[in-house]
Amino acid sequence: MRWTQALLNTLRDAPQDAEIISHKLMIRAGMLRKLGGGLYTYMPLGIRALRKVEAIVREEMERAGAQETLFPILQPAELWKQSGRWETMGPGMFRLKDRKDAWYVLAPTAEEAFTALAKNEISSYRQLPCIIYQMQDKFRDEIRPRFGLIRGKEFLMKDAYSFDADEAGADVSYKKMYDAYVRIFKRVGLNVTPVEADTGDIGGNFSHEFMVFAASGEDGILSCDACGYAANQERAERIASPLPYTEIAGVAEEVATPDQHACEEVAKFSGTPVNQIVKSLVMLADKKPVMVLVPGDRELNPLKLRRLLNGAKIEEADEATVLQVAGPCGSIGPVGVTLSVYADLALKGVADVVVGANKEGYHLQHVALDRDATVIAYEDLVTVTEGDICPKCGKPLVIRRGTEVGQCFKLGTKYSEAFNATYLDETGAPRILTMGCYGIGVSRTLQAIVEQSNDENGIIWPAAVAPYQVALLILDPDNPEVVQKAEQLAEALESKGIDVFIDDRAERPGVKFKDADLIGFPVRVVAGAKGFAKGGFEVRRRTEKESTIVAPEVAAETVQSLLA
RNA sequence: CGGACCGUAGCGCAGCCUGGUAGCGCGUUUGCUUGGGGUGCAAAAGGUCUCGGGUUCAAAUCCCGACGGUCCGACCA
Repeated sequence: MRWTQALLNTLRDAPQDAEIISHKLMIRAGMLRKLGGGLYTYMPLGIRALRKVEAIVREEMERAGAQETLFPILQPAELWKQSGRWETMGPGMFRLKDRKDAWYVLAPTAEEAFTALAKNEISSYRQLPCIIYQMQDKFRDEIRPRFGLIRGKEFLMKDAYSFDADEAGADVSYKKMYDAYVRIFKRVGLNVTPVEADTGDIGGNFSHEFMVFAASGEDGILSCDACGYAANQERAERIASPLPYTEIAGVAEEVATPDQHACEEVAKFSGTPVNQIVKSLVMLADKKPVMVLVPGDRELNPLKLRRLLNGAKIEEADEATVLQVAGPCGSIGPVGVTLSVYADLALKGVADVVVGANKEGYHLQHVALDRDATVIAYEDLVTVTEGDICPKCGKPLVIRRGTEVGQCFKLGTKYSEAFNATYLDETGAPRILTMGCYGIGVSRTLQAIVEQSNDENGIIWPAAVAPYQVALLILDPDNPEVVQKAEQLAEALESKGIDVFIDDRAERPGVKFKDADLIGFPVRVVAGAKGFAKGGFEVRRRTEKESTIVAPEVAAETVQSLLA
């Protein structure tokens, strides 16, 4: 491709809505243009890079035995009603009506459609295991689209679904996909870390997320450098360090704490350490109020409460409910309430803590939880933060920011039961299919690569996904000899299957260098009269400072070796 | 959905407070110049100042509303 024929404009300034480096660079390098909030157009260079990522994903899916399909994006609401997600997906799902007033959704994911297909097409154990996938746009009505392709309303996702005879088979499929993911991210040049994750709304009981560490990441990941444990903050566990307040200091007594509500306020007011105050929260578990106690300096992780209460839907109680079952908000505590009370493990055995008195303006001090209240269970219930103790090896955890580029779920039979997707086993008995699902945000992966691989001059594309592998800069486009040699080299490279982008513009050299760096071609070849006077083309990797002179006869091979 | 800010040429911005001929840089076009890390000079094209209403002799500027965007928070396969 020649620049003078390409639809390619680089920008000196990034649009002001681009916040993170990868978004700025992809716009500036002319790969992406914004169509609307969370909606981006791929320019010729951008789509080439995306197609290369896609190709790698396809190859590895096929290698893992998955078969490609393609489902409609526009799906009848009935499918979603059958799984229950028409209700549970909420406003994040685009819904629309056709002219006959029938409801449709723009698929945000495709468990329903795949399961419905499996119900019809899979009828025998002989067909198992079966893994099918598609590469298709997905739609989500994001509250706040941002960061370009990282969080858009429309994005390209590879989604795969496995169907197995039983749990053991599903484990094998899960492992196959997990391994394929590791290979995919390695091949596209992305450093990812698989972390344990919560299963979220999609359901199921086991999950890994593939995270790319980045300062701009929207998720917190706790990891242990000692043993390699890594988990999403939503799910991370810890060994609770017991609090020191285990000596009985007296009977529980009221102290006046006028206008002091938040634990920090009470602590400051009374001169007590914050973690000696117990934070009491009233939550609704399937609409039924329960009380949860955590140390005053910690946050409840509702997902952990949900797990403890067998998957009950957890919501915060409104003020009126709190007043009715305990006391005025900000002054509540577990003493004397008739609610079920659950407490964080760190509170086990505490005998001298401060809790709300269920009376405006008063707290109770010297409270011994087991003496003065009834706690049903002590469990790990707080959101893990940096410095907490690794559940695997006992060393402190560190927290990093990350972006999720892929996820594997074991779904069990949630969807196959909803759709009654069964097969006949060896004995002729119908059995329910066991499922897994596996997603990769392909467009997000593309931008994550840029986020991870750039310098002050621009993008540094890994050769496997670069829109073109080689930039060939003709510095003297008016010099026929230079042009001729450059064209010969371009032909030689293309015959080796190497993509070449020729900068044949009548621009000054500096402009071409800057643009080649910005776009990030892995290898740059300069064709100019000065270079030829020194013996040939000047060749260098994007990551190198100095070029080397290479004779025209061997230039193609040298370039090829640099790309390997 | 709560709080803050913004909307002026393809991109980045000034002008608005104090109403009176719509500007600058980059990019684009033409000519000359230059020719190895975003040359220099000159000329030119390009705008319903987001939209609607109001105030006024007069609105990019003041007021009201809508829409769009950004940031913080909440939320989020």
